Amino acid sequence: MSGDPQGWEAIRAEVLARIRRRDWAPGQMIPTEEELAREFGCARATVNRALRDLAEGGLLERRRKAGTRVTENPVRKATLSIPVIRQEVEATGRTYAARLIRAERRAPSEPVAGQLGVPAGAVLWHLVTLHLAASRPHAAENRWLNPAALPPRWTPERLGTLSVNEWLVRHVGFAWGDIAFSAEAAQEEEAALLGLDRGAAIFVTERTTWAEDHAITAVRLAHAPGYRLHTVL
Amino acid sequence: MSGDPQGWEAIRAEVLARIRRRDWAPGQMIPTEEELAREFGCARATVNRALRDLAEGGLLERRRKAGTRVTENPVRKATLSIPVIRQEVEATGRTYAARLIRAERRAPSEPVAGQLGVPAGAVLWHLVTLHLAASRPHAAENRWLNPAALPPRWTPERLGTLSVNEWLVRHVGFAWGDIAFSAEAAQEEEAALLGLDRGAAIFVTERTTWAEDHAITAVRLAHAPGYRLHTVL
DNA sequence: GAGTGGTCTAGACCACCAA
DNA sequence: TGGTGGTCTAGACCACTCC
Repeated sequence: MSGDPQGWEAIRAEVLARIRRRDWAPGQMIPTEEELAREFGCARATVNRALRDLAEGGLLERRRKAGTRVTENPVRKATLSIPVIRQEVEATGRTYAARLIRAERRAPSEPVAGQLGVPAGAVLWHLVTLHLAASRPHAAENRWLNPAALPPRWTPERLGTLSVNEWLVRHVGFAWGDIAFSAEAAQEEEAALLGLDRGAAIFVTERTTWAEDHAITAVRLAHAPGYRLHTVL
Repeated sequence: MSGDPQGWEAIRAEVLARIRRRDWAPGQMIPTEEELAREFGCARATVNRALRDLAEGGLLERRRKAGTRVTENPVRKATLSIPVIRQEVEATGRTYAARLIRAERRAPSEPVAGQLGVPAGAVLWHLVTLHLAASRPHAAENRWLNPAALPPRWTPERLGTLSVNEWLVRHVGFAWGDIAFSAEAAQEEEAALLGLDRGAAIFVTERTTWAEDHAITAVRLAHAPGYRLHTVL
C-alpha cells in the first residue's frame, strides 16, 4: 500500500518536494534545522540527516552560521561503478582472459612521467595487455608501473594468471586516484589488437592511482566498439 | 601540524587502514558496531557513521543480523559531476551561446519511442541545437521532448534565450533519469554542425529523464573533439 | 560575539533476516 | 527468535563564519 517513506527519508522527500514546487526557490535560504525540527516534530539530528543527504546530492548548500540554501544551478551528480574488467566480462556470461602482449622496462614519455610524478628519465615497467571476452578482443590496456610501488625484484612473471590490475588490487591496494573518459581515434597498436581500422572511434579510459605519497600506476584502456558506460541519476 | 582526523573520520581512517593492511581480509566479517564502539571508546552511533560512510563507498557490505563484511571485489565508485553546458563553457572563461537549428513535431523512431515509453506513433517535439563556446561549436544536441510533460500549447518560442535544457530545469524539473557515455563515429548532421569529417571519433552522452510517471525528454549530445569527462576516485 | 551547522553521547526501539 | 544494523531522541559541546 503505502510507499511513503518514514523518518528522515520522509523529511528528505518533503524538502525535495518544496524545492521542486519552488516553495523554496533556487538561491533562497531555507529554515534552520531547529525550525524544521519543530515543524516536523522530530529531533534536530533527524532533520540534519535529511538535509545532509540532500547536500551530498548537490541540491542544498550548507554553511555554519550562514545556514542552508537551495543550490542555484544544481550540478547533477552521477555515481559510476567501475568494475574490474574480469567481472564486467563475466557478468555478461562470457569467459574472460587476459593476454600479456609486451612487458619491458623503459623510461616513459615526458607527459606520462609528469602524470605519475616521477623524475624524467626514471625507468618504469611498461606493460601492454589485451583483455578478451569469449576469445574476442574486449579492451587494449597500456600501463606504466612505478617499481617503487612494487616489491623488490618484481617481474611480470609474478602475475601468474592474474591481470595486472587484479594483481595490484590484491597485493598493493591503493589510496586514491583519478579517472578520465574520452573518445579518440584508435592508435596503431590499439587498432591492431582490437582488430579495428586505424582511426576507428574508441572509448578510452585513463586512470592514475596513488598510494600515500607515490604514484603506483597510470593506465590507458581502449575499449572495443559498442562499449557504453551507463548509470542512473 | 596534525592532519589526523578526529571523531568518526578517525574511526573511518582506522577501519580503512585495517582493510588495507588486510587485518580484515576481503570477504571477512568485522566486529559488530558495539564491539568497535567499546574498542574505540565512543558511542555506537559514531561507529555507525564511520561504517556507513565506508559502505556507501562500496568497501563494506552491511546487513542486519548478518553483520558487516569487507567487500570481496570492491567495485570502485566514482562520482561524476554533470554540469549544465552553459556553466561548463563559462567556467573556462568563454562565452556561451545556443543556436536552435531545427524544431518540429513528429513521431520518433521505434527505439526512441521505447526509450521514452510512449506509444509508437505518438507525436513529439524534435529539437536540434548547437551549443557554442566562444562562437565555436562545442556540442551538437539532438532532443526529443514529450509534450505531455510540457504546459499546454507549448512552442519552442517559449524558450526565449534559454537552451532547452535550461528551460526544462527552470520550469519542469525532474525526478530521475539515466545517462550513458560512449564513443561513436560522427553522424552526418552532427559532423556538419561540429565542423568535422563524417566518421570522426566523438564523445556521446545520452540521457533520458522522467518525472513521476512519464518521460520528459531523451537527448543525445555529441561533443566536439577533445572533450573529457574527468573525476577523482 | 553570536548564530548555525557538525558532531557526539547514552539510551531506546524497530526492521530485518539468518539460524 | 535472537542478534545485528538502522534510526530516533534530547541534550550537549564544538567549529566555523558572518556580522
